[in-house]
Amino acid sequence: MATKCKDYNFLEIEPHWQSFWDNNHSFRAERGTSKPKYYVLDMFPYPSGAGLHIGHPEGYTATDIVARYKRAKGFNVLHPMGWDAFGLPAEQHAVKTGTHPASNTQNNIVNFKRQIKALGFSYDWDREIDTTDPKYFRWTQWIFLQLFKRGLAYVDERPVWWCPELRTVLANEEVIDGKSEVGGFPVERRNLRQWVLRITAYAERLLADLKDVDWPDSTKRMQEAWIGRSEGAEVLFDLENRSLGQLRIFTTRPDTLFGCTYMVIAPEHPLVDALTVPAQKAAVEAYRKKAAGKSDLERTDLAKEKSGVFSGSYALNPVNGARVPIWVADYVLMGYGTGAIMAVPAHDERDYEFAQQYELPIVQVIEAAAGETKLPYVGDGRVINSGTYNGLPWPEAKKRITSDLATKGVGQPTVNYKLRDWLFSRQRYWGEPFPVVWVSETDYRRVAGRRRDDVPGEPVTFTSDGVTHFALPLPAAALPLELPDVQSYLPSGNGESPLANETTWLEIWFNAETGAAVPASQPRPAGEAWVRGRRETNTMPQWAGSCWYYLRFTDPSNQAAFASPEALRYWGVPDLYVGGAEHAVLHLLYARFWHKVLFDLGQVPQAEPFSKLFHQGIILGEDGEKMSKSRGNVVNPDAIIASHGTDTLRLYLMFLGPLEAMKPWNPNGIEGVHRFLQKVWRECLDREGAVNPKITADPAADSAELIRLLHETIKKVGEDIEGLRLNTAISQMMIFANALQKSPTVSRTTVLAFIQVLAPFAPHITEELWERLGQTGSILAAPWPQFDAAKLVADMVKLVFQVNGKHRGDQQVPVGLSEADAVKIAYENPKVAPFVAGKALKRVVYVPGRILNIVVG
RNA sequence: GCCCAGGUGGUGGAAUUGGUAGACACGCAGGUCUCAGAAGCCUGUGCCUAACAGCAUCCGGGUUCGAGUCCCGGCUUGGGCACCA
Repeated sequence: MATKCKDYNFLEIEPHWQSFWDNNHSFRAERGTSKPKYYVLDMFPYPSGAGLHIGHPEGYTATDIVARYKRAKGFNVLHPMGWDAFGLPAEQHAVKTGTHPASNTQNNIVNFKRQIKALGFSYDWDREIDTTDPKYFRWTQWIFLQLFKRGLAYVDERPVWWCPELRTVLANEEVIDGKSEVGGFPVERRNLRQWVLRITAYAERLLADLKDVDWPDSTKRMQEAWIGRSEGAEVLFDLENRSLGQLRIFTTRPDTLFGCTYMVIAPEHPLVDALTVPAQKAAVEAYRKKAAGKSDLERTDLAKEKSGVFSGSYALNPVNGARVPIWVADYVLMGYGTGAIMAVPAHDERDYEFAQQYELPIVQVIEAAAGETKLPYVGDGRVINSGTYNGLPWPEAKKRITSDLATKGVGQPTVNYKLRDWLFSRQRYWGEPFPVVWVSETDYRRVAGRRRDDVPGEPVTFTSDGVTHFALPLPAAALPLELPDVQSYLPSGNGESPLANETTWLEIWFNAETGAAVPASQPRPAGEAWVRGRRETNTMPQWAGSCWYYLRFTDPSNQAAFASPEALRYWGVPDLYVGGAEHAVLHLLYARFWHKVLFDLGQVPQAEPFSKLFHQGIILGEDGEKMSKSRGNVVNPDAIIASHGTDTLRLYLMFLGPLEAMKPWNPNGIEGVHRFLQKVWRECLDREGAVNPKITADPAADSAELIRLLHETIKKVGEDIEGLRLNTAISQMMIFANALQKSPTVSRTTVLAFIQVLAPFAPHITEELWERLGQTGSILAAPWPQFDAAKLVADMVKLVFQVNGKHRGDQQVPVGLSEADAVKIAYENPKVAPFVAGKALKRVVYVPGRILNIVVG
């Protein structure tokens, strides 16, 4: 039932249709249908206390238009929404107020949901998910257990930001210029026990499979760069002091081995002490201390100035036996390759700079083709000063030298990646607890055997104070492992999360077979399977929940699995995934990694999670700056909905410019699209709200031109939605509305078809008009109008005349005009004639229906 | 420093494979309706011209009958990476 309002009262119309959709579950994805599926997904938001930002509805409107269009095209559409609700702000709020982060999070979700619903998006709210819901994170923990048993999770000491004043670990974004964001206290790097996921084991596939996905090139390139594959060789250099063995280095340029004039090892390299001669001991120690004091940031910040110190030792070049000095310098990183390099200053900028500074020799071994002599030279060329390899193009020399080294057993081809293993733990309360209990080695040996399928081949351990602890997973049946209520959300102070203070939760008797637990303060229950354990106090990072949520949407309430095989087979992965480019690397890489692990386990049928990806651009403030509270240029969607309605807001967000572009918010333009909707309303209904008398049942009421324009509009809007060119689709509808206004009469079918193509963009007003124009039932049920290609062709076309490439006029001409006739018409055209009169015709370029260029001399 | 994407009227932006630059809007000006206003409607609106012409897509070259679009060099804005050997 439509409303009864006389004029375009969006404040009445919009809530009316929103509750209509709600009550009818209009957007519920169907089950057991023979329709083809279409899965369109938004990156789900973190429900912040600030509420919805204008950037959220931008992407959501685009996907909503696609979802509504695809439904009209006969697809069974899955268009879900949920909450990435673990996160730091809720925890900080809890620390401040003492209230449980869950309650704050739920309040924020309620607010977010209200705002999103007010925008009229066609989400299937029956499938809403929340990453903090134990029914959800049960499966996040379950997937972690799969990684764990495959040996893809381990524990290691890793440097994290530590603030001594706040006695807590800080995230990168909480550290600003070496100070804590809160309070401005100094922070330092401290090694703490961390869970790490072995994403590097998937580096090659994460790189290779990028070719199979339809993603923006820039995003693919970013991931490629992040993975950072490079091919080269590891080479063994004998040490002059034979008792020390050999030094292993990685190089991408084995062809420049003859140009190696010194070696560099990282200050953290295990051989530093052994290689340092007594005379250099003090200098090396001082240097190493200085390097350790620098944060990563400082180390890179000070990149302009190279520094290092001579160890006093020498290595022997395997290709020519040359004696090469070994330096210690922090421009070589322990974390990449072998932490040691051969320096070839003639052909590497960093080595060149270092050699200049410490007056080390420089030997050129690649000759530029075109007499280029400036060093360092990193371009193409042939090998010189390299014995029997002289004269070879360098890629050829690289192959030969690498294989010759391999033959002699002093080298092998190697591939290295910049990608590091993923630091997967946080010293926080508000995250998924790890379903792991630490037990003694004896207990582990005793019980792990009965859980052979659940534990990795190599036990996960860590050692502290001389005691080695062994990680025993909870059985899957014991999940979820929920967060205990805590007295205080303040960090424990020793680098562990607030969970470390919850003794009854933490220190337990653990039944290794059932996962049952009782506090360790109580007597040990009877039975073989009970062991003394301590729970893991770390929690998972926010990425965990977002790594697989798109799978849960296919079957969100399943209790027996993260999703059923049938749901995964039918819905598969999203056909379209839309979200900000700020997630180009981390979220999208982590999710791909988890997906591939699940694929290897036979849990999902596809190797890639997001076949087609699109990034919406950022909407800037009116002043062209990023929107921020402090600048006071934030646009609140609620205010626009109140003043102009959500149909106007949706339309305007799309009309602002290309979806992918970064664009400033322009408050004036919103009137334009609002007027357009009012015009559409007026063309359909008169001042009393009755059908506009110009609309008749007679198909002949439409001019040929209006019919042609209608079909052009149906075609263009459909194509533009498919290509996410929503701004030009709206332009086309405006053109049609202008023509509609100028038509003295129009057929009802034409108006209805137009209302239908507008419906995905402005769903409320079109529902209203659909019914007011006499249709029964929702416009949602109407199939997308077909355009008739025959209606698109005109008999006459405008032909543009050029003389010597300059525009000199145009004229309507019949379609299929011959070149000779076209030239004749042009010569007779009064605008063209003066420019060709009395001149010799040299050439004619004729593009029928488009252009005629007459070249005269 | 390296990689990527942009730069078009007063403004947001349009322009198949190279084929009318400025669609559609905003703004502005004039008109119409009105007692008056608002809304709506009509006309105009890149620059320079009285007009014809001329000049115009960041700048400079080039290819072409024809370049916003292709090539070379530069400037500039935004994003990413940053001693990864």
